[in-house]
Amino acid sequence: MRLTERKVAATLRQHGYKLTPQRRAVMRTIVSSQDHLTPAAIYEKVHQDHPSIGLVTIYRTLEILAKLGLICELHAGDSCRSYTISALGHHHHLICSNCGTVVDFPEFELGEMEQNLSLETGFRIDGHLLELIGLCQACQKEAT
Amino acid sequence: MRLTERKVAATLRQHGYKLTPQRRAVMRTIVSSQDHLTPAAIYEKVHQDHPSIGLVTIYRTLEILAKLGLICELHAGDSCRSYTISALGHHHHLICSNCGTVVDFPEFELGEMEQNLSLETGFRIDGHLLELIGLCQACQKEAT
DNA sequence: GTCTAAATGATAATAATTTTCATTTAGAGC
DNA sequence: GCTCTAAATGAAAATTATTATCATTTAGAC
Repeated sequence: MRLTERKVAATLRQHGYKLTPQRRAVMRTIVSSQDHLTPAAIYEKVHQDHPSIGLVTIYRTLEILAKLGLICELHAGDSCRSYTISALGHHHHLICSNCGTVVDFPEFELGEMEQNLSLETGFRIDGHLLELIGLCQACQKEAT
Repeated sequence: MRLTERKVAATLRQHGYKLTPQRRAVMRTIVSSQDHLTPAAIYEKVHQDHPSIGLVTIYRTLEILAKLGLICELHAGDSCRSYTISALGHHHHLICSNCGTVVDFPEFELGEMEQNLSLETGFRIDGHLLELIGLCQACQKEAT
């Protein structure tokens, strides 16, 4: 399920939400960035095209998009909250503990372990977040 | 390296920090709880024994202990920040997306993948955080 | 176009975290 | 044990992040 504007519009409507220019702008900003953006960062970007948009609208929009599963809220590295496009509930990050760089890395198979764990604990497992913490190359050099 | 009071004292001194009753109380609170505690929760607990301690001191102490690697800061579930004893840099959590319950689960081997990834990306990998998100049994029932 | 519920932006309110600064104290040296 | 000093503390203020309120505007059904 690639995330197109059409899909976003459809999902919003399906759930009784309107498709406003502001929401479209927020979504477009998140989709076009492969990064993990904080509400403030999203606000800054969106604000360039829509100078009248308020930070409050950003927060509200993020909440809705996250609830609908179109974007994913996460708490990576230093930033308490950031958002990125939703990719089937799996997230793999490599985070530099010094500069905060976040690098995504490709799928890693956890399915079997998830099944075992689900049996043991009774949890229904919907997704996962695997964060590896370390030092990126640049920060390793800097540290010497 | 089990975390004893002796070890904490030694590590603090090694780095030029003093061992104050407040720091000891914060540390003891975190060690004796197997949970992940927010600064506010730690404050409340510590406050019972040390009514005069300020929230600011909690924040400061947590920052130092985390920097020294004695405790681990994490951003799990809904809470932006919480702390738990440091266990060799590995953390495995099962988080309920509804009620926020966090369950630790035992070691899972990621060593090989970490090595590969380290070669590919140049990161030096120091630890990891694996969070599985789902619904605990109670919340599954509630949802029906 | 008209209409209405939903969305917006401005402002205020609340909560979380950090800074500042005067006072107190841990622990080194005697 | 007593003295001294740098470090730590607590109180209060300042800053930052987030949420609530409310009058105004607007998307989209008809």
